[in-house]
Amino acid sequence: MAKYTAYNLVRAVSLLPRNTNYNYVNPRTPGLIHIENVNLPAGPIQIRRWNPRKGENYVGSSVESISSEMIWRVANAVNLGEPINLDRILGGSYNTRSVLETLMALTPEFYYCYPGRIKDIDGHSSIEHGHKHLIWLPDEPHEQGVLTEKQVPNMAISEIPLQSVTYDNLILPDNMAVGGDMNIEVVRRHTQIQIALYLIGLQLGYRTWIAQNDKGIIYKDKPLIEQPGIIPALGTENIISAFPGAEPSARFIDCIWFQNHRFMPAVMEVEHTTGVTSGLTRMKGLQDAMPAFNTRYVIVAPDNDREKVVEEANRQQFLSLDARYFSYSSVEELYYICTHRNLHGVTQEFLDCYMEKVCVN
DNA sequence: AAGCGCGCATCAGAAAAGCA
DNA sequence: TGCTTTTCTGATGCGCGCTT
Repeated sequence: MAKYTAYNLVRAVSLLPRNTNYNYVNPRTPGLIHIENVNLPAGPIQIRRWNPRKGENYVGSSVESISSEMIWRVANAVNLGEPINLDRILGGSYNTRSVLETLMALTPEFYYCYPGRIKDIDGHSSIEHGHKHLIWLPDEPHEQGVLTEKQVPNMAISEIPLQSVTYDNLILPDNMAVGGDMNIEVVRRHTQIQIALYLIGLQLGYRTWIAQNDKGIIYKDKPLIEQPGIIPALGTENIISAFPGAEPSARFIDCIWFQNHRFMPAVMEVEHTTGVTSGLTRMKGLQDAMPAFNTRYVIVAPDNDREKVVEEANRQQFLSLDARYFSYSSVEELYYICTHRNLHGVTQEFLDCYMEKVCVN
């Protein structure tokens, strides 16, 4: 399913009529909102607001901004049919959060709703009247520019997060390539995902190859190369050594899982801000060296880069890979299950649930 | 059963703090 | 220094227990 992005949100707001003063979602709020300017593709959005009850008017109001960063934070939290509460997403922050909430609710794909709130006190569970939420229902759009409530009588929100992922401390060696767009925090994120993949593999009973130049990363006070389940040298893997020319190609691939000494469940490239082409090219190099060997070629990338992955993976020269897309959120979901549920007995079909096929052939 | 009023949650927006 | 983000504040109105 396509990921909702700031681009979608800002585009939808840009289509709202500008010649109107809008009310807030909560009818008790007396203020009025006017859209001044919408910057495509991802904001910011400029608005004015004033309170007629205090004698204010359009002319006396000043232009305020809904930042692009704020829009992204909200857009990232949008999932089909799942109510979201902006105060929670934004931690009660941002002055204009109620304005953004209102603008979203005015667009045809968003409804406001009041799902029940699950209350758990000392083991006693009940459902209370809930807070205001927005719900994304793109398949049943309402009238443009009209705040519309969706009745959700059977829906209740558990306010305990379903999952949250924490990472142990990482120390990156000084010699790791840092340059261009790859600032230290970007590299750290890339490495977190790589380590999550390794730990998933460990839980599933796979041995993991980590790219040659990433072996020096310190995890839990030890370099990766010394961690259990990490393959020290590719030459000893008989799957790889059986194919002349495979080893040099495999050496710089971010992450490869090996099962027993007969299977290779996945070859994965983590693509963080760098284009996905380099990863596909590296994997293509490996495939060319061992064309008959059955495995999954997987691009691991942020949720918002899905479109880019689909586009690149479908280019003629990469079609033979039949590449999969493994989103960061899917990695973290699987990592969460692995670390909290002692997951085992995993089948190939189960892995396919997380690694989406993106090629059209 | 209806009315009253205290306490509390919610809400938008002001104020303060952070940041480049 | 000016914009963004976080924290605080005051207004509003509802829930619920108490009184009539």
